[in-house]
Amino acid sequence: MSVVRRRMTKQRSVIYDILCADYTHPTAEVIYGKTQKVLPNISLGTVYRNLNLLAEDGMIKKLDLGDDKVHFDADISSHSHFICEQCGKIIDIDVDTNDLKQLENDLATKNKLIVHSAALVFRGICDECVCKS
Amino acid sequence: MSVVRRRMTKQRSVIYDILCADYTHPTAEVIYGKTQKVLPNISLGTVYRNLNLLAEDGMIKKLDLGDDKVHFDADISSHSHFICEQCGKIIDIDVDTNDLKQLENDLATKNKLIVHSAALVFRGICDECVCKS
DNA sequence: TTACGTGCAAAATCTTTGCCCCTGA
DNA sequence: TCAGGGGCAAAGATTTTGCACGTAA
Repeated sequence: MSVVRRRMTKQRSVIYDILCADYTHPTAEVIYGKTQKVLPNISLGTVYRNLNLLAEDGMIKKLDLGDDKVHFDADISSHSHFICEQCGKIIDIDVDTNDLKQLENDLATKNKLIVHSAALVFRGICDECVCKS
Repeated sequence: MSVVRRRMTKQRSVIYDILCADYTHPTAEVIYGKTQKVLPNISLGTVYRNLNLLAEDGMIKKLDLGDDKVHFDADISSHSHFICEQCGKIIDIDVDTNDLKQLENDLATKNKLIVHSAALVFRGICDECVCKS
């Protein structure tokens, strides 16, 4: 409703910067660890709080990828993910946006509903793990 | 590796039957509630244990849909889901399997990896909630 | 008979929150 | 100045697990 007055604190900007420089889709715990190297006194609660605020403001994305932790991504563009079931690595996938948009439109038309977003998650074995086996 | 010798106990079969008759993609907690009506002494731990065993045996599917609870589905066919952000309802979606298979194949070929599965989750407002507003 | 399964409760995980002091604008 | 923010620890929520007893095959 009303715009929340939000300060850009040291903590929040460090968290954001760290996430922007990290392409591994880290969890809050991992981000906490990295943040501590810059701000030794920061607390885990603060990390969670700020990640949620950043997500709320649309600056980052929360990713639910099927393990029980939430992952975070500073890349807010529309893209899909591939998760390696062996090493756990998460890879960004550029699915042709048109294909997905097409699916969304069909769905909306057929069922008379409104689609806000579509998340596509692939699971399997990544190239590195395939080579190893 | 070796096939685990698994008994079909009263508890497990009741849980399975309940899930087969439920098309709402219930959580463990909800299934627990329904199971208690048949087996009043069953415990939540047993429900979790059996749901995980059934999933392990491929008789049911675990669904990670973005809220923090795991949902279960006795429909193990390949299909997608739509979640209403207003009422929380989960609807099965029959996306054209060919489209998704096509995406999987492209992905596998381009990146030299193996795709085991693809999960597609749409979010938005369902037809009923659209009408209400 | 006997290994697998269950009930119960405690524990483990991940995330949120209350409280009081601190600080950015 | 002073409302939003942080640190800390406790609380919540969901899921797993250890243990002793029960039961299917």
